Amino acid sequence: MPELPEVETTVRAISSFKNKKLEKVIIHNRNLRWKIEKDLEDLSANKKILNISRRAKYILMQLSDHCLMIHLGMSGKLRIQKRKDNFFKKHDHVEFIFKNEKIIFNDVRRFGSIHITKDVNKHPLIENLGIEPLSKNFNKNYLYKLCNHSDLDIKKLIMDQKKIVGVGNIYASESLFISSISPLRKAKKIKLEDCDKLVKAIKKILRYAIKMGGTTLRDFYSADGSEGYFKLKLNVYGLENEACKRCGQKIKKIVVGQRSTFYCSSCQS
DNA sequence: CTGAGATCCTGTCTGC
DNA sequence: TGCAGACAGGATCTCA
Repeated sequence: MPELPEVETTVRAISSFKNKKLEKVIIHNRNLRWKIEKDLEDLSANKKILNISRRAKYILMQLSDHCLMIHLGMSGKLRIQKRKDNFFKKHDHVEFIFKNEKIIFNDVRRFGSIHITKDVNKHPLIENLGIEPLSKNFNKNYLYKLCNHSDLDIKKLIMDQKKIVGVGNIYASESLFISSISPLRKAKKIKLEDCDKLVKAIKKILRYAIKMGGTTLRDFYSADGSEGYFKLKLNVYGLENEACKRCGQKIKKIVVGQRSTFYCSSCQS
C-alpha cells in the first residue's frame, strides 16, 4: 500500500482523534518488523492525543510526553471501528482504544512497525530521514545537489528515504514518466533542467494522489474505509505492454534495485 | 563514505 | 484441482 499519499490519507482519516484520550492499547501480536517495545502499553495508557501528523511514511501520534510512531510497511493499514463492535479481522495486531471508537492496526506481512519514543526527532528511524518532497526546500537545486556525483540510478535515488522521503515504487515510476527521464539514467548524469522537471513531477503527482485519496492497487483503503481512486490515473505502473499515452510505444517492465519498474523506453531517456 | 544484494512475512496469481 | 514458484506498494542490515 503505502507511499506518502497513502500515509497522508490515513493521517487525515484519523485526524478526528486529535484531543481525544487514548484509554489503552491492546497488543495481540508484538512481532512486527521490530518487536513492539514492552512498555508501550504503560506509556500510552490514558494519554490525550495532542497532535496527529506525518513524517516521511511514519504516522505520528503525539502524546503528552511520548510520541507513538506507526509505519505501515508494505501491507499495513489502520481501521476505525466502533468500540462496541467486537469483531476482528485476520492480522489485526494492535488496538488503540478510545471512549467510543478504536483504531486497529492490521498488517498481513508484518513489515510495518509501531514504536513509542520520547523525542521523536532523535529516534534512529527518524533522525536520518531525507527531505519532505512537498516542502519548499525541495527544489531543483536541492535535487541537483543530491544527484551530484551519485552513482545510483535516478530511480533508486528518489526512492532513497535518506535523501527524499515518501516516494515509493509507484510514484517513482510515474514521476519519471512525467519528466521523460529513464529510471536507468545515472543520477550524476541528470542535468539541472531535468531536476526542475523531476521535482515538479514528484510534487504534482504526490499532491494529486493525496487529493484522490491515495492509490488503490490491491487493497489500500483509508482508515474510514474509503478507497483511493488514483489507480485510474496511472500512466505506466503495472501497464506492461500497454501503449504509452504519449508516443504509443509499448510500456516496458524491468527490474531496478529488485523492484518492478515501468517506463517507456521511447520517450524516457 | 557508497552501493549491491539478502532478508523479514503472508497471500495471491500464474503456469504446468 | 494441486502445487511450485514468482511476485507484491518497504527499508534495514551486511558485506565488498
